[in-house]
Amino acid sequence: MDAILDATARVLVRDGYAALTTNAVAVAAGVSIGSLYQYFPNKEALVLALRERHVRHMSALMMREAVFWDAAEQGVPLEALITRTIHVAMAAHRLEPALHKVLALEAAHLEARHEEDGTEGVLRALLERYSRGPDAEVTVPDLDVATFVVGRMAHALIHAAVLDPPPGADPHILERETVRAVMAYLTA
Amino acid sequence: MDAILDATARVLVRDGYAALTTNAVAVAAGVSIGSLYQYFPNKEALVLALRERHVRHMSALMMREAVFWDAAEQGVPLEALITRTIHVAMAAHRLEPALHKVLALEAAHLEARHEEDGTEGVLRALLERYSRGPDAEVTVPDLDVATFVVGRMAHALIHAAVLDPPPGADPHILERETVRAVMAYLTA
DNA sequence: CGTAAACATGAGTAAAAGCTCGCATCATAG
DNA sequence: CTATGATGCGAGCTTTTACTCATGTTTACG
Repeated sequence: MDAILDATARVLVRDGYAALTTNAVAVAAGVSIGSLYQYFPNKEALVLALRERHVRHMSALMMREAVFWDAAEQGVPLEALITRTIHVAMAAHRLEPALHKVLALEAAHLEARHEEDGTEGVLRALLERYSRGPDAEVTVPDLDVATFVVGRMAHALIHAAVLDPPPGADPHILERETVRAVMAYLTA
Repeated sequence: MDAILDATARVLVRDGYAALTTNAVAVAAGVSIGSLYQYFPNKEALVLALRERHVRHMSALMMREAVFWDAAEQGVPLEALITRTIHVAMAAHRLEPALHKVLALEAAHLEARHEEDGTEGVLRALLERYSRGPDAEVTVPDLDVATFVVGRMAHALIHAAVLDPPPGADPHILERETVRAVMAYLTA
């Protein structure tokens, strides 16, 4: 069950989505195709289950490291929060980078978008918090638009910085510049 | 030949990449499969040719509208140039939005990245130009990193604003905010 | 016209891959 | 030990689909 998903991930990373056959997965998992089909009704369900598990793993890691989001209620400066959030998000992307890349690149068309579901809600709430009061740090006019812009921008940069960085670039610098980009937009 | 590529695009948009069969393309084009294989050695070459043509179309539109890039040599302010560039890029994405989306989403794995090839070079040169002199507008430290960041950020926002905007959002506002994001980062 | 080269045709082939199903094996209970 | 249900097995069926090729048709040209 979990072993089958592990095997799916291995084959996916090794051979790509085009070469992912149910038989290959069964062999890689050390079980028969018959057993595979006892747990997953078809190939699509298999890949979907793998993706969901992967998203769960990433979310779990982020949530564990990100209790500090409650700190928004206290007087944590925006920059500290953004810095920490982006750091954690990049760490999550580094969990299984190769798998994440393949899923994003070759399995993106399988059903609904997984990303900005819970994410957008949290982001929106944070922006709201930091744009209120006399000493508001977020100066952007439309919060819905800002949520959209920051969400897309941050995700693209995190994804690219971890999975597709320019050759010879320092990861720390990419991380710092990602933070700079988000901060610059929010406080322009 | 061109009719076959048109048919490929139509089938791709209508049915998605998974349902793209050479026979379906031949039928949609009103030719026989035999004829199709006289012009394209195999299915992959067919899709690749379509993608290249699509990229050429977009590039052509951008280049036609973007002679003003030479204006960087004169005293055009950075913001005007960025505004115009992003406007043109969005227009290019609106040429065949559905096709662009399918190609980006379901045919991304077919061979090399197409985007930031010529683009990154041009972008890098522009940043260099605007970061020199006493009245430099670009204040970013590392130009290589900045090229990377701006390239990814702008592309993600342009792509999202045109092909995947939040429901009920004003395109003009999304465009303006994209410009704001890029400008804020470059002149922070 | 005649010839030949280029182009078009579509039934058929062959290989791949998703999935089934009858049988074997094992675990648990009585 | 036997019965019963759950789980595992994998040869092979079936469908799908990329691609071929022998034949027909059009075009170019002297």
